[in-house]
Amino acid sequence: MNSIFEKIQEQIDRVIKQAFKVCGEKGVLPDIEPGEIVVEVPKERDFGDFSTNIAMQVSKQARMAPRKTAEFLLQELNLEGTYIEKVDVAGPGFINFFLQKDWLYDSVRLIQEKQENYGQIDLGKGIKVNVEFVSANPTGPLHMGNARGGALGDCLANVLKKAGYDVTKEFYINDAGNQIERFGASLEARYLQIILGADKVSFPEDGYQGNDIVEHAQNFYNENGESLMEKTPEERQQILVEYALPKNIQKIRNALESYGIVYDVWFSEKTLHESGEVKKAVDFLTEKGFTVTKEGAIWLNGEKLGLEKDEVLIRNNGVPTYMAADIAYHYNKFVTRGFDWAIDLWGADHHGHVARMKAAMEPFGIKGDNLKVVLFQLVRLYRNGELARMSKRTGKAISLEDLLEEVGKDAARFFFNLKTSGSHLDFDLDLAVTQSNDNPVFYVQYAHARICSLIRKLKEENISPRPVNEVDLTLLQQKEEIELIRKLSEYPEEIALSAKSLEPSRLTRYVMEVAACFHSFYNACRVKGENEELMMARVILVDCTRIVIKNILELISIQAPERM
RNA sequence: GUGCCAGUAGCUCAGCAGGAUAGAGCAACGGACUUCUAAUCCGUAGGUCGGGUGUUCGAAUCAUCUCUGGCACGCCA
Repeated sequence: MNSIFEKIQEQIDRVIKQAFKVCGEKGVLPDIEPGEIVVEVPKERDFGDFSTNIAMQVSKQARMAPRKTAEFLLQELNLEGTYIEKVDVAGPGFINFFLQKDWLYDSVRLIQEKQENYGQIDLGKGIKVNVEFVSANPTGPLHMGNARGGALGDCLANVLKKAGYDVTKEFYINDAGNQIERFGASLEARYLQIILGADKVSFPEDGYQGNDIVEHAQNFYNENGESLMEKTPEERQQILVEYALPKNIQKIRNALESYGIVYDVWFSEKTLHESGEVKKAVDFLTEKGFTVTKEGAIWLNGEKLGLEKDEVLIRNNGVPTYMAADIAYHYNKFVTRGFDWAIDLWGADHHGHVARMKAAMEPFGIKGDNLKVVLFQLVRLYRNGELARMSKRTGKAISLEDLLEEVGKDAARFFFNLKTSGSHLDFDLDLAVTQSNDNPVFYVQYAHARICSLIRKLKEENISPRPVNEVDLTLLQQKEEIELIRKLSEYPEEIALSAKSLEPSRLTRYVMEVAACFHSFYNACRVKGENEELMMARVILVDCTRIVIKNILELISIQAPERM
């Protein structure tokens, strides 16, 4: 058993369905197949611990007012073997359940029993999931979009693992195609400029302007001199790319590592071309009649796949497009490597690509829905209340490394995981470094540090926690204690909801609520100095809070400090 | 022009498989440190859920129209 909440859901489900059956047999209600009984936590405490709207849901089938249906059900509820103490009908027909407090104390016991595995659930049932995120062009440094995608993707992958999915974190290296050509041409131009003079060599119009290109060329020149002058332009570019690209990839890898992201797989696009997988994928589509040839190019047949327009797969110069490679890549994920789901995190500017890719999977017998795309909106940085476009240090666009230097990993990851992916994100650089109550990162970390400090203090006085089964948890009766336990008991459900919606940000908000409940408790209830029985019960509760907060901070991949 | 995303308190945002009196943080105002960390807590105030129409027992949530902002519509990725 992983969750008391789940257990209660099952109890309510069973009891209600049984009541429907009995009512049907007695003829007071028509025979009704109620389907899933949705159990929720009412906003108002007066409405009980849990409630269901099932009487309203079946009002059509029942052919009577929801309140009346609910009344009939109530008469036939068999509450034996459940936590349920009292039930009543309220409002338009809600059935409200009031539980014995045991369920809360059982939650505490469950947390103590599971320790750091509390919150681990089996929603995913081992489904194989590939989560691909960042996948930045290796032609330059990581930008704010990559930073947001990185925080979201990494946290989502962690949450899915916690929810029982078999997760692989993957980075797709775009080391082939057009942008690599441009990368090579840019490097070559910079290299030639060093030797022949900047005014003698024109820089490609669509080249990469960044200073990093100049640095690569300079470094290569320092190490190898003018050796490339005798080569053809193609050879020069190839050698320069082979020189600079691994360095860039390594830099990306390092930046992401200092951002707390470690991938299971770094997948090279180039290998798809070299192994012939791209060609094979396009040929397959052609055989099945999903392509058309026109103007010397091979196009994906949009009409046949229900798309707005055709998309080029093979250019008239014979070079495959990014789309073709992406199809082969996802075929590789689903078929070659056997993932059940592929989850891609893309910047919202790629939204046009979503329908195309999903549709392009179908001819391969892959359900488009198994490709799940999480789009995230762009990031705006603010400093001194104004839009900050440039790094203070470099004067260039702010890179992930600049951000980490300015606000640190913890603040960056926390803030990027605070808002739902679909909403625009305004990142307040000043707030992220404020060491005050304005800063939610510190708010949560402070709760953890307070707990650790408290436990440490007790230890100094040779007071150590007792095993939970030697503690009288029923002494926990005060409002703040109950609210805290209630909040902690929701954790497994929060994991489930985050995983289902592919929206890890709700966990960040949840951990803030946990911290808030703890701070309220801390101000209302003393631990040290209370009579021993009560103290021991509260120590257990405090320790449960520590477990949950630490657990979530690990999912977001930020520190849980023991002192601040 | 077409499509996608967003519009909720002064600000930043939750809520959106329709449900009970629309929430939180910040900012504002008033309180709480001889006691386990005041980086905290308690309280007050703050709203035509962008606007209109529709669907129904019931709409911030669904449909439709409209306004505003962002983005995408390339033999770029």
